[in-house]
Amino acid sequence: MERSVYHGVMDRHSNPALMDQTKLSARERILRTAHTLFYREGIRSTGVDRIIAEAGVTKVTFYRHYPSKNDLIVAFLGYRHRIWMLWFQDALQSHGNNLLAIAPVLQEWFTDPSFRGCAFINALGEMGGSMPEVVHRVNQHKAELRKVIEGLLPENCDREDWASAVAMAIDGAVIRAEWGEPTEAIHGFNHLIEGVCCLKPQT
Amino acid sequence: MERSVYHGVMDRHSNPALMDQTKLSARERILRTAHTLFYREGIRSTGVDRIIAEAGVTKVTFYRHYPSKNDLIVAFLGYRHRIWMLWFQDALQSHGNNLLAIAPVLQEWFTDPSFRGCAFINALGEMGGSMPEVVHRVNQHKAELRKVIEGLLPENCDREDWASAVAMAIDGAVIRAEWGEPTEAIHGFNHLIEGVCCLKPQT
DNA sequence: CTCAAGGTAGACAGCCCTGTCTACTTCGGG
DNA sequence: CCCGAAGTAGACAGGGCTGTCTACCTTGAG
Repeated sequence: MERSVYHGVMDRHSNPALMDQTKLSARERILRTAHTLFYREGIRSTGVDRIIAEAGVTKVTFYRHYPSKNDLIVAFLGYRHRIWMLWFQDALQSHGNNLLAIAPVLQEWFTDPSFRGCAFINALGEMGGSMPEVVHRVNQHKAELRKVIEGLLPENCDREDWASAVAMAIDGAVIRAEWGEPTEAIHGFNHLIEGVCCLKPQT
Repeated sequence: MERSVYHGVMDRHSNPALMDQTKLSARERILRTAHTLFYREGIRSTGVDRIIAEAGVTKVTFYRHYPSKNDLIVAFLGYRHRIWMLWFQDALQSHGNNLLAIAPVLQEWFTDPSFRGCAFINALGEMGGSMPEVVHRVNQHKAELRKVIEGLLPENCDREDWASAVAMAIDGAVIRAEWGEPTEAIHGFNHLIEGVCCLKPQT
């Protein structure tokens, strides 16, 4: 199972200096470093100095690409959205691309050593009150996630309604896994999903 | 409906100086002020200076009662747990104290103007990585919540399993309400709950 | 009365944070 | 060849943060 949440982007250099990406542009190195640190340690508690040091760039270069930390936060959410959605859809495909595929995909996510919950939910709790742009990005992300789930549902039911409910169950499971109970999270998710109309898809 | 999430503690002085509690001890004023600010604006972004100013105490008094900000954070979670559980159980009672009571109770919570999500989920995202004590408190809170939900379920089913699933659905709904869709949150919650065994309780 | 507990007012040390600035280097396209 | 884009190194300003300190006041129980 070589697939990773980061689909090959940063799964090979977790804690070491992560500097073997010298061929990447400074802008890209900053963004990826910010992604790693923001996701793992939180946005507010990660100073730009640290990102600058670990990305191996200087302050001038940093501020040339991202005039303020807020710009970097927004870019981080955009980047996270892109790589997570790609990973998610890819993982769904490899499990049959139907409603029953969600549980194993979540399982895979929750048991990844770098799992730290949903970056968007975390960002919402941390910055939602002070950065409306963050709330907007969370909305976009969750809306697209619902669209993907709709595609897994059979046609003979109110897909929009059910996709919305399933997405909520996923968020509940993510929260639960975040405080250290991934097994119970999957278990509970399956319980909730059992009630979804036409569980056994005909497609 | 005079009940509030704060059950009379702080519902009558939202943004004004909230100083008509001069008869309370300094310790209590600090704790309540911290609760208001930590919940509304986040823990990390609320400085002790601000709590000290709004509680109307001095630094010496503050540090006499809470030797460090971390002590106050832990006390905040304990306080939040107590008042929220009391409110929750009271609200359940007034809606019939069965499984069907949860949705209107959540509705009441989500539409409260001061609603900003679950304080424990937010604290987890913000401090979980750096303060294990926070993770522990989240566990305690959610475990007790599950116990309460178990009490709403009929006896002819695996109450522990279902309570766990229902609690997850609640968390999913809370997250959804937090980014501004309380109506959809309740709607989705009801969808998920429909599948719970023996929906119509016999008690 | 006395004294300790708890309160007031506010200066200050030391740290980390964001963001700016000067001065120098490397390199590729016109 | 030359010039501009992008990079390097690191000092520095200004602010907010936690936590300490001195000095004085109030009140109630023994």
